[in-house]
Amino acid sequence: MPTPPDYPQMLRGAELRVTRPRVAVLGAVHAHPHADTESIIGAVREDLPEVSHQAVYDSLHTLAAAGLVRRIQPAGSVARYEARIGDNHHHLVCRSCGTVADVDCAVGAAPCLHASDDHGFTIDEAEVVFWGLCPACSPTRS
Amino acid sequence: MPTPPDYPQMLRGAELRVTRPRVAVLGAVHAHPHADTESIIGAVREDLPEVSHQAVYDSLHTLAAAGLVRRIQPAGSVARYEARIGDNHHHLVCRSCGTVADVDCAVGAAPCLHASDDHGFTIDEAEVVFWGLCPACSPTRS
DNA sequence: CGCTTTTCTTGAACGAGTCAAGAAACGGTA
DNA sequence: TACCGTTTCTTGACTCGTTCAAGAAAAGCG
Repeated sequence: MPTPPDYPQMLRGAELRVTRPRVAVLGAVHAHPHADTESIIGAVREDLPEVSHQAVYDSLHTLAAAGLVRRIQPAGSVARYEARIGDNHHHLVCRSCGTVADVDCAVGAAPCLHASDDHGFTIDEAEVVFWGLCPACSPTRS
Repeated sequence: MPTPPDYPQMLRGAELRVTRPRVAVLGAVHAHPHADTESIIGAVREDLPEVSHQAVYDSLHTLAAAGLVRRIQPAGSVARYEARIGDNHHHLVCRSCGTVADVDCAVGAAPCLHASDDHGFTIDEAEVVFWGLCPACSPTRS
């Protein structure tokens, strides 16, 4: 079994100052994958009841910039965050309720990572979003 | 050479009422691919100076629901619209300036359209976004 | 322990998009 | 062509996720 994540050490490894809000935010993102900012604020306040929403916004931006969390924002949704990073996975998004689920990359390592014509762009990431209806929102047909 | 698009006829074909705002919005989306709502409002007002922003919002929603235009919204961007639909193409987005370019699907018809594990979702679309820097924003290295 | 820099608190502000009520326009029918 | 019911547009207020800004607190170095 893997060792539980050492959030302060992860912050130091990214050359970030270790602050109580950042540790709590990092923990909340690990505990609640795909949570939006408001949910993360709620989770963080279970540990630190006094944190400001701005501290959470700042921490999320900092952690995302450092690569410790990933920010995703499906069209029509608020920002969501996840701690699973660097493994090239993609997302399923429910058009009805907005639920997000992870999917491993379909064709292995880096399938759709090459555009047929890059128009001179320097591409660093390919994001794949599968749109549909989750089991709870699918019309049950008998 | 293809015949120029007959916007009123396209609206009727989708069983939508033909109104001057809708025709102008449809034309603006065709003329300005990937334009955001504000740009579309500006373009529409060249023909109809008095249209309200709400009429443009409503028209865009209606046209998108009817499948005559497609709404795209890369993370961190406002909503953008395009008239190229039904051909399974994807997008290049510049992280710096937000420019959007079209790319044909890399592996032909429907490459990444199948998730490795659909988690019970009913998937109807796979959206691929390539992130990077456009030629204008790329650091020129000599 | 004290100092400098970064981060957090507080509170206001921004802006894309939505909501709601009444006026106008579409298009089927007489 | 005129009428009528329904849809759409105008007007203006409003929501809410997110950002901005100034000063207070705290991280981490010497």
